[in-house]
Amino acid sequence: MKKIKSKKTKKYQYPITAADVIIFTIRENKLNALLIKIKYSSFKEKWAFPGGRVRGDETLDQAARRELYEKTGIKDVYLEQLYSFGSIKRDPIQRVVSVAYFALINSNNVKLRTTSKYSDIGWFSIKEMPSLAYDHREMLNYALLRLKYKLEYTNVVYSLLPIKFTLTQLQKVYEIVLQKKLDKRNFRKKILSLDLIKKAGKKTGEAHRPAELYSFKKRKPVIIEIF
Amino acid sequence: MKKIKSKKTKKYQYPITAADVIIFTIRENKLNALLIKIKYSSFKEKWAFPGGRVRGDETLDQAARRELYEKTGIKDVYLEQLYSFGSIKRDPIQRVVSVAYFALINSNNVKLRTTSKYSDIGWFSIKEMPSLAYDHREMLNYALLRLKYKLEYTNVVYSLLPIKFTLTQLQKVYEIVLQKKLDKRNFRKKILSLDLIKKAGKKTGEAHRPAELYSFKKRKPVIIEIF
DNA sequence: CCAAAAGTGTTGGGGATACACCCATGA
DNA sequence: TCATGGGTGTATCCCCAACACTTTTGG
Repeated sequence: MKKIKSKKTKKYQYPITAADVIIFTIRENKLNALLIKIKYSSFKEKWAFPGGRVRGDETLDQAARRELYEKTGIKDVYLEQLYSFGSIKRDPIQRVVSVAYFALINSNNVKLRTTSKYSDIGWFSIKEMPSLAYDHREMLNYALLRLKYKLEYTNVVYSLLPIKFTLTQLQKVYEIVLQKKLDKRNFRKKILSLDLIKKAGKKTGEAHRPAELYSFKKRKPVIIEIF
Repeated sequence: MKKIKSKKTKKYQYPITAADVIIFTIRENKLNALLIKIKYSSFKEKWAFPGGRVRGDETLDQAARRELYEKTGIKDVYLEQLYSFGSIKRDPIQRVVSVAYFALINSNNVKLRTTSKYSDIGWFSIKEMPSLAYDHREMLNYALLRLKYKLEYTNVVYSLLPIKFTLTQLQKVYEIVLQKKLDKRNFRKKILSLDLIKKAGKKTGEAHRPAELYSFKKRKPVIIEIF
């Protein structure tokens, strides 16, 4: 008795819609992402990006922001739709199309929250990710690529930094995300010529020359290089 | 008797998933897109991009390719996922999340087909689009932007051209999509330096010097400029 | 006065831009 | 021979890359 056409037969199940969010932040000079540990389902006890079903009364963006808020308590951050994943067996139990998002946050004052749905939650360095549930490894790779490109032609890096920061800090973030060393003088020349940041005091109290602090003129996404 | 929680109450309807495809081609030196005319639903007699519900046994890409094939008979073309649209009221009748794709085709030998679902089908210049159903105007704007960028850093333009083409033809396509004049000498230098195309004979039979024909070395997507 | 990070200037090369004339063919 | 589009070379400019030393502070 195989392949009976009933509502339970996977083959004929129309997809449901979910939203997953890859939340990036910088911690200890590394790019990190937030993972939750699944308590139920076939991926029990595996790590995954937070996500859930899109409700009838919320848009895709709202669903992603809700996930973000539930896990971090953060509301106003950079959030971008990444890609929609729709392989048939990506969830072996039911047919799920997942709209993936990524967010960039500064995690300094973030207290993580979990719900009874998950057995754990935590930050993981990109370089030391556990094996991930579903196709979340693929999502991550795609997000990392997109993030690199975005940093090259937008100002979204502001989302990863505190309001005030030094040029060295800024350069560090670029180096961490792009995964390459940058020349200090050239980096500064480039950044300052873009007219995106302004001086915001001095950082004192360290055993060396005090650094100039800067802040972004606009903390809204701006595209830098116009074609 | 308002707001009864039943399956018919829109407020509580989980989204269904659809795929829409914006099929681009060049006709008469203009960028065109394929539209179908809706026969049923609230957008009756309005033009829209072809699309439909994603079935349980197909991926998102497959759903998009199916639409493309049903309308044009074409199978192997450049197809790229654009964005997923999920406003709550984008379809006033039911909650639909639509995954938008765009395709680039050469429409020379394409015979359009329609089904009983639609009352008409046809090519429309980007500049002379009728008012579109749903949020399809927004989709189009987004696709146009993406297409411009893609042409700048990939070889996907091959999809819009016949196998053999002249450099002037190639330049025209760029000018049409980017909506700006390009310098002939600089364009040729740039293109030839990229080593993407090879000579493929001469175009004869016209009342002027015969043009060199070229063809792409690889008719597969390649990213040109590496960051 | 020393350690440690901040900050700054100059040069060379390569790619983009701007620009005008000759070439090959069919009619 | 002429009209038509095909095809090419050069000078300039600007941006990027490469590179090393001085400055300011706390300890």
